[in-house]
Amino acid sequence: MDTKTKILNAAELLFADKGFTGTSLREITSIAEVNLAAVNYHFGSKKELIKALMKRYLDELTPSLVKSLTEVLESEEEQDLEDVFSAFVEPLLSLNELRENGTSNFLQLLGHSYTDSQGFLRWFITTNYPGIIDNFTAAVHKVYPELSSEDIFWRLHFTMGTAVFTMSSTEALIDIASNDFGLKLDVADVIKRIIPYVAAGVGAPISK
Amino acid sequence: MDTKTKILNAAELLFADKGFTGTSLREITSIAEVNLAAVNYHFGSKKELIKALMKRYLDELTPSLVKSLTEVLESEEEQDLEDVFSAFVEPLLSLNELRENGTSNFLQLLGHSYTDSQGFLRWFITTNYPGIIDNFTAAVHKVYPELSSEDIFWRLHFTMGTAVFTMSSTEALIDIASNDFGLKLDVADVIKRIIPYVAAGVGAPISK
DNA sequence: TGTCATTTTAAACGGGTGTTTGATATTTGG
DNA sequence: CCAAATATCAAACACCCGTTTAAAATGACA
Repeated sequence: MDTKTKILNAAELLFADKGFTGTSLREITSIAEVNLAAVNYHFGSKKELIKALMKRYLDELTPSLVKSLTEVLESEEEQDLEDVFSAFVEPLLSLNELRENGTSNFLQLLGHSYTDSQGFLRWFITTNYPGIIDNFTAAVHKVYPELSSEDIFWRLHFTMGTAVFTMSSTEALIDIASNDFGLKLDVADVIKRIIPYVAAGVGAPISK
Repeated sequence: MDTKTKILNAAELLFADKGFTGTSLREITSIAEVNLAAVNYHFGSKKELIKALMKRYLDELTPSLVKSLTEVLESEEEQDLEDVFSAFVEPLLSLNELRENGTSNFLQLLGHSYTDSQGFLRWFITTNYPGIIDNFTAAVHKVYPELSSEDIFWRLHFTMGTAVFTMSSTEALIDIASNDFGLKLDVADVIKRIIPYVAAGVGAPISK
């Protein structure tokens, strides 16, 4: 495995777990078993490393997400909101085949992108999201025409919040679920529980 | 105003905005206009300062939240999930009377508690939440008896995720809403949009 | 095989971190 | 009013940070 990949893998593990500001390059290069200077040599800076890390997932996710949402959009069959969200779920879960814990790692990284560093979210959305947002908005509009694009915008972000936040604290939650309810859970279980929730949330009646 | 309060106020501002790891004691003491050593003198350590900051809100919020949920529980009138969540909203919004931007500051701090530092969430929940969780579970169970306490547990956390995450990125979202939709929004607006969403989410039909 | 570009390395750089110290003010209570 | 407790202060401590440097190792190719 080449140095760049070793760095990306170690960075993914640590960033997802401890956030961007909470993880040092020395921890990353130590776990990756490469020299400290390698990060700046191969990526330029810590910030660029973070972007490269997100790009590795987005290059995989964006096309399959757009494709999946387009299918919903162009389908002749009648569809509901659970279908729209299942269109999200499959591409997200397929990240697990790409890399171990791919799905939860990506969602945790996404969460840190929002909360760790100011402005990062803006860059992230404006450079990567417009296509996905438009597709999602169109898909929801198709199955729920009364909902304004403004409402859809907000409910999309509530939904992202639910997913991202839940994944960010998955470990703790699975811990608690195990202690208090004697349940053994994994990411797929959690996602299955989320879908009805967010589908109902997005499909909520419009309050005046 | 005494030194302890000056420190707490400055810390609240900075921690909410930039997270715990992203804020230094020097920034805090500089804005608070107190000596750097004052934090360790009055609080012992940075970690203890964070706990004291959360405690300042929780001591205010927990009793009024328990009271509000108990009222829902003991009410003779018929109630729905929006009533249950309104029971949350009023105590939360009343934090705005306690301190400027109290509501969003607290929710942002809560968000950082989840994502910034490992283990902090566990401490937070186990030492502060059991009463609130029990009350919420009972209140939801009252208006939606078919839902298992397991389902309620998950949907409560999805709901917290929605609220906390949304508040953590409120600035960015309000920015985007302003640019893309020409909307001027504040925290109360956002909360009003969240309620139907989470009420519908918690009230979603049970999937087998 | 020898040259040249690429990659890796150890070491240092300047600066920021939380915390501690010991001296100096300030406030409090007999 | 003065001694004792409390609070503030500048300075230093030891450590960790991201980044840069320049030399050493490795690779590709003629």
